[in-house]
Amino acid sequence: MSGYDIKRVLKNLNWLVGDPSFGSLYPALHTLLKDDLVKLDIHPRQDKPPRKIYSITEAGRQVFNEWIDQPANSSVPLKAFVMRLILADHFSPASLVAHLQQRRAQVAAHQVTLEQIVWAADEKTDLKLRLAIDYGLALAASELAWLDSTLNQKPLPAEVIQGDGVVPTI
Amino acid sequence: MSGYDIKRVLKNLNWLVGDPSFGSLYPALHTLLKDDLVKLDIHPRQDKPPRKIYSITEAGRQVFNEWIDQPANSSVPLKAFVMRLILADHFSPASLVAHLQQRRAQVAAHQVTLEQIVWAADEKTDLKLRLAIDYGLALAASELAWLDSTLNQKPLPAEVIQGDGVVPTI
DNA sequence: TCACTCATGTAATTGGTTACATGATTAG
DNA sequence: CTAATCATGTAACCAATTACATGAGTGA
Repeated sequence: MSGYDIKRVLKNLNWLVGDPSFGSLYPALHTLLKDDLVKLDIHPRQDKPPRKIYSITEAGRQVFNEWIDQPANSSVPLKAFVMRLILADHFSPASLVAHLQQRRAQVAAHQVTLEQIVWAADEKTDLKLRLAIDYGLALAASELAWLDSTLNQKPLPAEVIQGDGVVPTI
Repeated sequence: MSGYDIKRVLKNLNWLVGDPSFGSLYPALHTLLKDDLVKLDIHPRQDKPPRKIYSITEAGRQVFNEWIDQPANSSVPLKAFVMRLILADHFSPASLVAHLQQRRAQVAAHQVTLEQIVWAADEKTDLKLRLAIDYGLALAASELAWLDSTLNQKPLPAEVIQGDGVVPTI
């Protein structure tokens, strides 16, 4: 894709993974290019200015796979999980299920932490804080439910694997 | 509280609102002090170094109230909502319910957006993306459920208002 | 006494946004 | 023809982290 394309896709995914500015996107592409993690092809078009299409190189694919396989530690925010979720099988198909299971373990651990806080809380504990913890527990529970139902959709991995890798503009 | 105390509290609230570094926390306190939004009292202790206790000033209280009452636009991330949730009635009691209702409206709007994406999606839409949207919908639904159940706890506002403002170390 | 926590700060660096700059294409 | 979008970039600025620096108290 071109820088502009990437920006558009990310803008549409804004609610999930955020929307970087051109001021960070273009320099990032230049750095990737310098490091040979992406390559640049100029596609000329009749009556239109040429497009600069970036694509990943073998070296980039390797770095990407390392990133994907890296166990996301629990401090990694939610959006990193979603980003990986979307990209997981683009290059490394089998990792999707592993990724979901990893997330499941982390959310479950987090849930336990919150429950311990609730047990430790007494009537002197600030009520707004209890509210916040309750909120955290509600989100954790629903995320676990989603993860479980997704992981139990048996046909899912096979279907997902045949995706063509084209991220549509939603 | 002292800078160190604030850091500890925030560290414990890490899963909700993040944990700033000392390198940002101390300079921030110095700026607040310079702007007269907080004041500094040195509490000497026997056999121990004195503690630097910061507390909010009238001017700070005013700025804080303006921040709390400011309608959080939808781009404000979740953690800002939770931060406000925890602080909402420390100084401006009535704003808690309004804040929850505001959030409810935003999440509901977001849910509609996602549903429209689902309706627009066909079998050609990338399956991982559908997965991500499904995930977003699950979280939105559970957040709405939590907000509704919290808003419908009639005694809640009265109870919350009598909180003493002391945030315990959880 | 040795490591850890308490406690406060500064400096270098990083990673980002906003604003600036440019220019072609397209839809009303 | 004119405004919006396509398309790419740079420079100034800002906010944050990491690393550095210091020093006292506390528990093993």
